[in-house]
Amino acid sequence: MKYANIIVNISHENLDKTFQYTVPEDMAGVISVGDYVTIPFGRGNKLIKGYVLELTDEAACDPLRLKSVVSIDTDSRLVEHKLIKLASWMKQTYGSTMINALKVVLPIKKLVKEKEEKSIVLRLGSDEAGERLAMYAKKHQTARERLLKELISEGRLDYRLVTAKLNVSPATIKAMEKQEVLSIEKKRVYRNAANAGKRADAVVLNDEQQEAASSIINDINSGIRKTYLIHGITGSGKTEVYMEVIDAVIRQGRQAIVLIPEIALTYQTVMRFLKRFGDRVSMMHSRLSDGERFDQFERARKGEISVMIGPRSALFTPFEDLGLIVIDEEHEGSYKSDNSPKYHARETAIELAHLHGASVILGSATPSLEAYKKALDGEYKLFTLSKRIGDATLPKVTVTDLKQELKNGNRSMFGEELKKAMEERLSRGEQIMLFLNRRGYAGFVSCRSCGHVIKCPHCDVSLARHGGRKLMCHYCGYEREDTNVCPQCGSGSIGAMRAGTEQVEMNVKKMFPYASVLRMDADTTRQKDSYERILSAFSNREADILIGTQMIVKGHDFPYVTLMGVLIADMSLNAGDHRAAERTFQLLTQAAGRAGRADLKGEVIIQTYQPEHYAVKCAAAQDYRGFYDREIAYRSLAGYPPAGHMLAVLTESASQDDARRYCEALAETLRYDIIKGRYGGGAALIGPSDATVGRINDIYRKLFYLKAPDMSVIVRIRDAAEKYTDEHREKGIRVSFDVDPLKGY
DNA sequence: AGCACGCCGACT
DNA sequence: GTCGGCGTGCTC
Repeated sequence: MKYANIIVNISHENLDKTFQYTVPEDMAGVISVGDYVTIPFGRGNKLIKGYVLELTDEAACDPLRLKSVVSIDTDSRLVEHKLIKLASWMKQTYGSTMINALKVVLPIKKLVKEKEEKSIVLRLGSDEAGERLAMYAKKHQTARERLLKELISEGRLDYRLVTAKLNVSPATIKAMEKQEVLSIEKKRVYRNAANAGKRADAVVLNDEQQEAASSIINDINSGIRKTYLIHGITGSGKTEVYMEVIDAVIRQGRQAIVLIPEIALTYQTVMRFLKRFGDRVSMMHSRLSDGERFDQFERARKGEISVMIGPRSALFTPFEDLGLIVIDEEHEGSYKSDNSPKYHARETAIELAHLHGASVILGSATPSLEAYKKALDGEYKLFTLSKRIGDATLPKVTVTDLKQELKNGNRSMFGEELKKAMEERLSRGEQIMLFLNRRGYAGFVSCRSCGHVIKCPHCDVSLARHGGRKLMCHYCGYEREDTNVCPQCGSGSIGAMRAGTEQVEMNVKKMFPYASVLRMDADTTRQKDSYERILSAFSNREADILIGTQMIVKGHDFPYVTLMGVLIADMSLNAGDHRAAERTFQLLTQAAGRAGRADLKGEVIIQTYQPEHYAVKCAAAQDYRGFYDREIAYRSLAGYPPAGHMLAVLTESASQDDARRYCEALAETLRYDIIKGRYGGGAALIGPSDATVGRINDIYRKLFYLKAPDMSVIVRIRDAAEKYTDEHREKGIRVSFDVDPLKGY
């Protein structure tokens, strides 16, 4: 007898598990994992839909209790089949529950929500309703009274809200519907995403671009499926190559997914694709509502579109016959998911492409070490684009040693060279960008007399002054009034350290009072659209100087910017994790690529306390290979990815003691088995210790890391750790895993 | 989510 | 005692 483990297609936490059914004889040869099936469910044996997750020959419980699968829905089985296989791979690779993996991959929740947006409407006039209300009160029908009262004041209520917040059960609502007090309305709303534009002709590619494009297209046409890495300097026209290949794939009747980091997903970028492929293109972004997102997926499923552009999550667009996945700016950190399963879109895309028989193109000016290593190892095919289109020349890069400036008595944040260069541009009416390569954590508040720092009462971080007179926690959102008096020593010399962009702005205004300045950071982009507004204002030359963090160096072109100043390049270098040098190199290289694109020659000035550091030196020389060689040597020596693999194990609990005890016990168990050689060679456990931020929102965080040369060892250790946490389940304690983490914890 | 079971207060 | 509403728990 065959059995099928099925996840029920209903969105509710209580149903977050599989149910086992028997497979009828005549279906046994046909049914497969990923199938969409009809099954009887619940006491009334109501027929509902579900997905087959697993097929076994043994029953997990008493076979007499099991019901039988009714039928297989052959309609959408191909796509779902692949996506469920992908979810299973993600569970296997990154460690999460199957349910969580499925939730990422299949829009089940949204499916239900979109199909039935139920609301409750009052059917009585105010007099009648009043009478009815009095009657309920008299009869002590408290739930009905509660609901009716609310209905009288609101007229219409959301069904989910009523059951959740008002605590009125469906039985009660049904009874009231029978009494004709109210009616339940189901509405179905479909929205159209903005799509327009006339098709533009293909552009002429230069020889490097042509070589890459036709080589990939040749492979595709002759049935070869590979992963390609396009290493192209900023402005070398990677997008044109993508479009050329996408065009070829569409001509074959297949579809393509283009992943773009959220931050670069701007109107400009999408317009280029719209112009080339017209209404066959659709886009997704995080601002899209669940309904809109679901509609985009539906259009893909129905074959109405051929290209989907979007961030990480666009990877799960249900295309029937996916032919190509493009990942632009492949090195970006946003391709790694923050919550379980902590999947990386690059690896997941390659797996998905494998399932579809599709090709993958990775593109970057500063490829991740992971991708470049695989390219050098021959696993990916490498193309290098070294020419800028339109004959734009590379900018001149200078490095200023801030230690030297200090010795010369210059204590400001602007070295002599940068100051002079800025004066020059301003007098010529050219634009300047100033880049502070650290996220917008504007100054924390500290006392100059006793050194006391005002911290968040719930997290182990200092509060930051926000806008006017508020102090805020960046982790939990806690807010309090600003203060002029130190709570520790009572002195009045307490104030915000203005290390962020705000201080840069102040200094610039002091130095160049006549220049107009725009600032872009987490503070100024809080309101919606302000991001685009600031960028377009600067693009229209409404300001001379733009000051900002990461956001200003990613993906935007400003033709009149001829000077890019990096104020303190070390800021991202001292982050303390093994990827700090890589991130710094990427940021500096990107920043350098921003200056001087068309006919105006650009200049870049990098200020740093560590001018001899290879990340700074290689970025200044635009020498990717030089950086790669140095960095991979360091990673190999230390066993860091991609030379080896890592696993971060984070234990969280509201009780500090519980967190520590549990984390240590788990670490000890694993360490013991590692010494015994149970997982295979070369594994090492580092820690446990407090996480970098030891407490967030009153939850304590303990941490340890594992390193091993082989991924298979890491996977085995993670499985063992998962088994341990399963067997030693304690409420209030959460353990999570991150394979090859991109950030520290 | 939706259905049934069992508890508890109201009333012939 | 019975009737009917309301919360709770279970669904292979």
